[in-house]
Amino acid sequence: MDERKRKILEAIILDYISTAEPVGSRTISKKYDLNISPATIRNEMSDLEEMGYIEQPYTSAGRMPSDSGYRYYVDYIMKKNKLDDAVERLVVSSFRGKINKFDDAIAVSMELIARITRYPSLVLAPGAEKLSLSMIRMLKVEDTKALLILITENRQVENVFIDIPSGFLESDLELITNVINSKLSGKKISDWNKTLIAEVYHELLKQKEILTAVLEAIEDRMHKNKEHRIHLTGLIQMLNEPEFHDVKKVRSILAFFDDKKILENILVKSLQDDDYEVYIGKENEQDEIKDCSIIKRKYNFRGDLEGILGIIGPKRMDYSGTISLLDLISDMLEQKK
Amino acid sequence: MDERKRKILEAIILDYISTAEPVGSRTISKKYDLNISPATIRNEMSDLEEMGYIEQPYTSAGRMPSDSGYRYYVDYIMKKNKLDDAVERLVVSSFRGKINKFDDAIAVSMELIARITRYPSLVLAPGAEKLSLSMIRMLKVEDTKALLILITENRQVENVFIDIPSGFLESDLELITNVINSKLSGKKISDWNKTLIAEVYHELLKQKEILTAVLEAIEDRMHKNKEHRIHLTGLIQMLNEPEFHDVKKVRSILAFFDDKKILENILVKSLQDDDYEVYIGKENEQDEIKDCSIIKRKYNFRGDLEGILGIIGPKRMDYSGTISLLDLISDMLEQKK
DNA sequence: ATTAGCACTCATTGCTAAAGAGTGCTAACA
DNA sequence: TGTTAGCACTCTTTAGCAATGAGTGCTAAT
Repeated sequence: MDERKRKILEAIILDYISTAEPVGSRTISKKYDLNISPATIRNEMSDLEEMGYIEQPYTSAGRMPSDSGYRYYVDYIMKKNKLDDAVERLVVSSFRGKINKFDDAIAVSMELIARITRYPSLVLAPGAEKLSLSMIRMLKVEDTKALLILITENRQVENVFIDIPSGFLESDLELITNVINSKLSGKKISDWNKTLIAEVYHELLKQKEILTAVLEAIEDRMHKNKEHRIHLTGLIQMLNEPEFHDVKKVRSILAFFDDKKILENILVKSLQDDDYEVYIGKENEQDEIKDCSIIKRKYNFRGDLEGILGIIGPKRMDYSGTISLLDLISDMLEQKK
Repeated sequence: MDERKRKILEAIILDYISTAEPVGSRTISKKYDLNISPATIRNEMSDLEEMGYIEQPYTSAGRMPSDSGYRYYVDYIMKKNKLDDAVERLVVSSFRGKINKFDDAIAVSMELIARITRYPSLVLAPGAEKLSLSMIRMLKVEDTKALLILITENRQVENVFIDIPSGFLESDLELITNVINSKLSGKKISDWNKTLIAEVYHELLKQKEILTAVLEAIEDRMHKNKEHRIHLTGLIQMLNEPEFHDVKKVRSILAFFDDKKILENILVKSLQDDDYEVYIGKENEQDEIKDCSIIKRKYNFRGDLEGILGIIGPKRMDYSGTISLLDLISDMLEQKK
């Protein structure tokens, strides 16, 4: 694989990315000034095809990149080029001042990714079991109803109504919350153990029933949260891509996106050492997206909460630009601000 | 319009609903035993066409119902037939025991409608502006952050973080909430007026800034709530219908469904006297759904909160069955339980 | 090693003919 | 007078076929 072959492969990929049409030797010779004739390019292409990096839909059509062609491109040819200034400014300004809590950050990120890349964007938020409970409070709302308020470390808030005995006082509630706050807050829910729980019960012998209800509500909420960790937008714009001009494909892909569980599994298989990972075509496990590519990018919200950004698009996607964008957004999320 | 014409129109509509193909005279004569020959049916069809109830896509094709054909069918021919027993049991059992709060009811209804009709289902929950604020509370979370908790009449809870000056005490917060609770709670947000607000400000001269923040947050949340009143599921299964075998249409309809504002407007135009309303094809205002039909059905959750169920499907939909289903679900929602 | 030239391949486009579904009209019938 | 059989006519759909054109692969010349 010499330099010229690399250049030609790059040209084929770039052209195919922008046109979605098989690329011919003449096109490359004219559009990309490599100063070689179509005939020479044809010879090189023949080699590239033998190596498995490009393929023809049928004899005597142009060439298009194969999965391994894209893979080679991503691994060895593509360089991370700087993001367009306008895009960078848009991203930076979108984050400025608008981020009060984690959910805001997620919302802004998703919106940006979907708008700029025009591909569906996924965001995996850190699971609740990794979150600590920051504090709880309880408010008496009616005679037999109290509102339990959970605030997590990353300032997510959850509300649950709890039944309380008639005549229960606001001060009784306070007693309960005080104990729970002192014993359990600041700890990850996965670290709660029997001893800890027993201590809480011990201190609140009289309120056993309501305490059980409260603890159950907390666990329930924290786990429910776990299920809702995946966010998704930008599905429709994907339909503009020529690869989705067939309704069958559209249906299959939309059905695929409807299954949040699968999406979560895809993202959750977490990155090892690298910041990002690219899965091209058949490298994906799921049949429905065997001709899509996925880019995953780690982020650490304010240096603390770890999650994953993801994009699913056609194989023919702008890998370099997309990765740069994810890098930038990941940076923005990291900033302590 | 004599009885026979009615029968023929009905046959045409039923056949077209199930096949999506223009219906010929021979088909009707054979499949529906009206005991008349194709030739006679042709004569009648000719009349029906003149009256505007059916139309031909081109000369010498079969007939298909026109919008006014469907309209005539819905108004004068169709009878509400009893729901399939299995369906009825499914609905009733789906509601049993699972409904703790309004949101549960909505979720179950949507899921049922989408699953049974296979059309996209919409639910409009009662709007916040019709809701009264039941109470607010504020909790100090950090030195400069407080959590504002809004509880509405129907026990929806909203949380907003508010910036507070450093050193602000829990008791200061209490003062504010007390005033707001006494002046504003129990009133619909649409009834807030200048005098009322002025009174609140008067009592809390010293806390002007934070009060403004709190009031703004309340209004913002109540209005945001208004925007989120619409629920939607079952989009994908719609793609199975032959009328959506064209990607352009799919895109336009999906984009349409993405705009919750428009959907809300459609549903919010509320029903006058009747329990339900049917909009057929061009009767809809929005171009994108000029060849869809909408069925809207009023409901009163536990006799109290009024909202609307809606279904959007192809004009070629099972009007009678769908209406029966919506009736049943509306009944289930109404039950005090 | 590169390139010009040329025959060859195969999808796409346009055209025409045949098939088929269904109508509308006319004339016969009860 | 209403109903029906028969038949010509219309218009879409389908298949087949030739022309077009983009692009290749090979060969021979540079």
